[in-house]
Amino acid sequence: MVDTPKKVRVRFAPSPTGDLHVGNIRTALFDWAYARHTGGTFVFRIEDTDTTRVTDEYIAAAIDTLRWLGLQWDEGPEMGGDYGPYLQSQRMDIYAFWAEKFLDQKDAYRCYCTPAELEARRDAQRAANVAPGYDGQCRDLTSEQIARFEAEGRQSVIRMRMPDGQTTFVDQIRGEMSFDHNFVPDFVLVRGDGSPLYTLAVAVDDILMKITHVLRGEDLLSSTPRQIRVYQAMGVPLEDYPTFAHLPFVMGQDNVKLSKRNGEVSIAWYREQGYLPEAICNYLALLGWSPGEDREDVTMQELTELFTVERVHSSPAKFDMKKLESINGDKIRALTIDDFLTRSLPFLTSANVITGTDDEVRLVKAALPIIQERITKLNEVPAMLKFLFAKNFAVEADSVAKVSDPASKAVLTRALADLTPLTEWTHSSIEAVLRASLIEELGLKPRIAFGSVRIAVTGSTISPPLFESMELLGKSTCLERISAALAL
RNA sequence: GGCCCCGUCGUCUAGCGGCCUAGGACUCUGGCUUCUCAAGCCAGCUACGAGGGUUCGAAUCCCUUCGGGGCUACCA
Repeated sequence: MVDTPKKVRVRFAPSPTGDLHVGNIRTALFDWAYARHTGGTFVFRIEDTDTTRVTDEYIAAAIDTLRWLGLQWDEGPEMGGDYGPYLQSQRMDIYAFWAEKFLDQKDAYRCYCTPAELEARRDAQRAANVAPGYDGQCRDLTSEQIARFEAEGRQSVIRMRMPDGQTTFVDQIRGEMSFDHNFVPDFVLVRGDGSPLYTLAVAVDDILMKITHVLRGEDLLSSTPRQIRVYQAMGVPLEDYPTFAHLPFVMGQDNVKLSKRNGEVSIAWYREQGYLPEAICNYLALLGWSPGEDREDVTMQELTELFTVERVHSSPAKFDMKKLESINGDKIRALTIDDFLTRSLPFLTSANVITGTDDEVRLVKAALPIIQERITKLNEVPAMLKFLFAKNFAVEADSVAKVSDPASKAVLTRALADLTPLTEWTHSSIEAVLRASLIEELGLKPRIAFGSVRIAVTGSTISPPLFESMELLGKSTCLERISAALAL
């Protein structure tokens, strides 16, 4: 029997309590890739039920980051869709409705225990070596008890009743999972102030938004029985439960789940450093997944073709900046010059190397080919090209001594003399002249001779290829700089 | 403490009972090339956490153990 597969609907549902970080993005990437691979729908939902921690700026940043990475969603903020709104803060009435319904059905109950009381009882449980968790005090309150609590002015939370037994489900990555309810205490759905908690909101939204697959971090694995409990209370038929797949963690250098405390985690930071979105995605795709067959280099398109949950690992991966850098370098080298130019310009202007005039842009474009294989991050472009634009050019402090010794002066004097009459100013004609005079006639080692010229012309011992650089700089500027170096 | 997840080079991984004296990539080391720096090419170092089984045969299956991590909130 062939059953018509339901159209896949995957969601990425972050709670933006800060900038989206590496771990979040890895999850988003897998969500996106899975949706694209299956021809399904990628839903983006903001979990902002904790209003004390989620801010509008973070939400805006999250949207921006996802766009920048090219993880375009089909439904979500700024996009709409048939199952909106996609901000949980705009769905409060929905959660209130279900919480009330659960109360009516006796699946949930009001709990009048204060935080302090709960805390004290949990401590006692720990001391007695009993599994800590809600002890069920308010599970079966009489109407007199309720009346008394209300009269005292106590606030109440709405707590889900966890029946005896166990919850079993199949995780696509980890296989069959089974949780005994003895270790899943009654949990809070609605706070004392009436606002819903994650546990209520995720479950309700995943069902209402017809989510078929939940790919999320492993930290949520043990909360799955609670979500399933909510599905049951909602009266959702088994076949409409989403399929779960819990992704392994991305760890920091100290082997702890990556967080702000260890290493750079904010994607915004990587963007500022000049990492390419496709490099970040390619690298992150390799954390917990691999296309197999010794393959590592994948484009976004290939990722959507190759990605399957079956190939996702169950073990955590450590984030390695070195490897990211290496991939970033590869991706930069793979850029077309026009693309490379578009992406480099913002770095050059914000570093005040250029203002953005047409002439400047033309020169940058001409120079990019000679630096493309020399950088690993876009933020290195300004330093590489600044010698072409420096209004008040000056030889770097550490290099002054090297050009001012007699041997160097001799080289520069000769170079200046032989370059001055040169009519055709190309890298090959410049090289021909300099080789003939400095290497052959003066008998100098190329690294010595060209080193002096390099410092004089580019101001540094390290630069793009010398002759190409000189061609780009232009004859008059080169001669001026050599003369100036002679005066040092 | 309890519940749960995980365990191949330093790191990411290939491997799903014989093709493995364990392959690739990053890192590191040495070399080649060379106008600097890169890039590129070549070579090298380094791993199946441990102990028991099952089997003719185990990195691959089972058990134990050790190690790492997560959860244990009116956070998500």
